[in-house]
Amino acid sequence: MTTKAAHLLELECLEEAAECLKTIAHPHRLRMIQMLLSGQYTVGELAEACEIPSHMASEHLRLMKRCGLLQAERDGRKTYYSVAEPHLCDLMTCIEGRFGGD
Amino acid sequence: MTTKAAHLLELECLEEAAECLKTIAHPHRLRMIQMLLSGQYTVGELAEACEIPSHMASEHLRLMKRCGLLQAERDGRKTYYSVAEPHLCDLMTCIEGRFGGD
DNA sequence: TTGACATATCGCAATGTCACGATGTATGAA
DNA sequence: TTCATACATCGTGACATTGCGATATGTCAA
Repeated sequence: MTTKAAHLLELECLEEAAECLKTIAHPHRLRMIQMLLSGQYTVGELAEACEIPSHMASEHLRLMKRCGLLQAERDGRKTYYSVAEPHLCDLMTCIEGRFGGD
Repeated sequence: MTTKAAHLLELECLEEAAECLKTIAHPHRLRMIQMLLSGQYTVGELAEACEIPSHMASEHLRLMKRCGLLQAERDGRKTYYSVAEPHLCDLMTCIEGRFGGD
């Protein structure tokens, strides 16, 4: 009957996807991701760009690192974050196409 | 393209994008979107596919309609929902590419 | 060592989201 | 009309998220 359903993702996958999207769905986190797609930045740099205190940026970055979107590398007192999930680039392109170009 | 690849979206746009992503970031809603990308369905059909009561499906659909992702068309007692935002297809392709293959 | 800096974590209150039952509103059939 | 169907909305309690101050950890320089 519902042969269209053949290509549907399992609910389990959708839950994982929803978890990831929920993590991305925040203006400051989107801004951070946009910056990190062009290179690595420190917590302080990302915080300044978002105009939020660094300890809040740190918390956002922790959440995105937890679900595999970002990775962190420590260098002395500074922590450099960078993109760990290559699909983030495509996803951001989609978002920019919808909310930036029209 | 002529514009710089690293150009950032305004925070205002990012807030709108985050709002939209937050709406999508739910397993049942993702399932509904996946179905609706292949045609229109009634509230009852979508509810059955998600194995949830129809009044909960109705609520999910209302939220997605509110932010312009879906549209509704009434036919007698039934309400057919369909995709209103063409970018949803690209977005879903991204999600399937990330979460469908692993 | 002390002190400043960069980042991380804790605790809490405000807010938001979710599922759920109950109720409301149309529509069509009997 | 009465009734069942299909959908929409309301109210509530449980739970998660957010922002923010306070605090903790780790690093470097003097």
